[in-house]
Amino acid sequence: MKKNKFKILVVDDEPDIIEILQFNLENEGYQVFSAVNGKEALKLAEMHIPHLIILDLMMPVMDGIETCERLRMDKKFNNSLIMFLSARGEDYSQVAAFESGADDYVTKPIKPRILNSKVKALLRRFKTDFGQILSFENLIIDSEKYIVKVNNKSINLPRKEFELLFLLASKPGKVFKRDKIMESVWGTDIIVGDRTIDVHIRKLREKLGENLFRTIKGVGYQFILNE
Amino acid sequence: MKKNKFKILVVDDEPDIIEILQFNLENEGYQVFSAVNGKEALKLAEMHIPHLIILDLMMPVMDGIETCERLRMDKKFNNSLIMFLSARGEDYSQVAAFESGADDYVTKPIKPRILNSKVKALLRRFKTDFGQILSFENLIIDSEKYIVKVNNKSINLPRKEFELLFLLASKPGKVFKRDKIMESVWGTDIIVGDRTIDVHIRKLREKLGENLFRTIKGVGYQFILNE
DNA sequence: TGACTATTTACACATTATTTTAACTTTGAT
DNA sequence: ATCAAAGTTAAAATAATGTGTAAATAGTCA
Repeated sequence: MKKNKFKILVVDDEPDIIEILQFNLENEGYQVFSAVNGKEALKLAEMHIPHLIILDLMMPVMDGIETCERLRMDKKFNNSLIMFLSARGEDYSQVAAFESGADDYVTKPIKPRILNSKVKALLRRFKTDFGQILSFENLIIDSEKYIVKVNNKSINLPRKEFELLFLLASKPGKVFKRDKIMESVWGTDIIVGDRTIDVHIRKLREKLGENLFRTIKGVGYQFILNE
Repeated sequence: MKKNKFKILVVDDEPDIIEILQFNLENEGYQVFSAVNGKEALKLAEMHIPHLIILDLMMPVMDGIETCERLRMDKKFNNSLIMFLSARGEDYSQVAAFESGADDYVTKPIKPRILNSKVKALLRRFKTDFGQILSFENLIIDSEKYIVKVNNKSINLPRKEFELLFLLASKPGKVFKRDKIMESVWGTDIIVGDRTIDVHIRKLREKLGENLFRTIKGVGYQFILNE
């Protein structure tokens, strides 16, 4: 089961750096993968399509610039952000990094707090520009494309249904009270009958499966995963 | 005269800095505006809705952070990038900058080449540049020459139709909400009727094929490839 | 400038998808 | 067992978009 977390791939040949980064980023709630060289990085990137790739500039086998260039050649990674990490502050390498398609460039030594806020800023911008994607085992909710995929089959949901689903799925396990659902999907002005929410839930259950939504009688609804 | 270039607003209380930046950025082909304090900046930003705003951190009257916060409160600037410029490298101010909604942070002294490549990287990632060529399997959109080719036959599209197509095609799959389409094709000032977008979509469908554009009722339109 | 053309927008109405209602049934906590 | 809350269904109401045509506007060139 996956969460609605951003995926970050960290690539560095020094295990210490990887460890620091991994610890930090996981602490911030990201899903982190790591590789020790460019070649391995490409393989992992292929697998996970990370939202952000943090690349060390100097690495054995394949350096950061080349890795970046290769990634940028592949359309799959068009939307992946790339951040360079470098001990060298030389201008030319920074310029080269950006020219190879990087989105950001950070010099070592790493200052965790700063790095975190940079990563956050990058992803924040990314999120608003590309909409948010919630992905679970066999359910993907893509608010940019406005589609829902169940077992890789895309399903078209009308607006209200989509919004309701998106709301519930944004915090799996959380119980949303009826009035809160009302407020955030319908707004405060319009008033609709009591059964409206139920009907929409019904539709969602029909389309996505009965067991995805649990009713908490007298309270509200809950989006549940597995089991 | 350069083409539809990005608009950049430079805000700094030191005229020297403004001059350097302005010279550099104009040299790169951007349209540059400048202000000497936050207050003035807000006014100018309001007028031009810049793609990028470069803010000095420390300024009289209203400092960078406050300016940034105010900008971020206004929906109009949701899509404007904000880059801080600061003599101070202290961690806390950098973190504060990002928290106030900044997208990047650069420390003085300014190195023109690096700054240029950063600016370029930022705009490349987050803004679609009019002046590029989008090419798909049997559709080529050349926004420099204003030409659209379908199966190698070029079609002449009127301006509005072209801009609408270009917008949608700039992110295939992405759903563009009607108000966003309105904003970026028609602008914020002029007001046109509700059916105007539909009519243009229809024209595009007539000329390029029905199945290229998907309607998401209640939301907007989407440019789709195959299927 | 005026006449002509192309483009853009308006409008009224048709068509459709979505949302809500309403009447009825079932469920589950007390 | 009771009864308020939730489930179910189909039909009704509403809202959003599509369409044809006409009007307005902008652009061009003699």
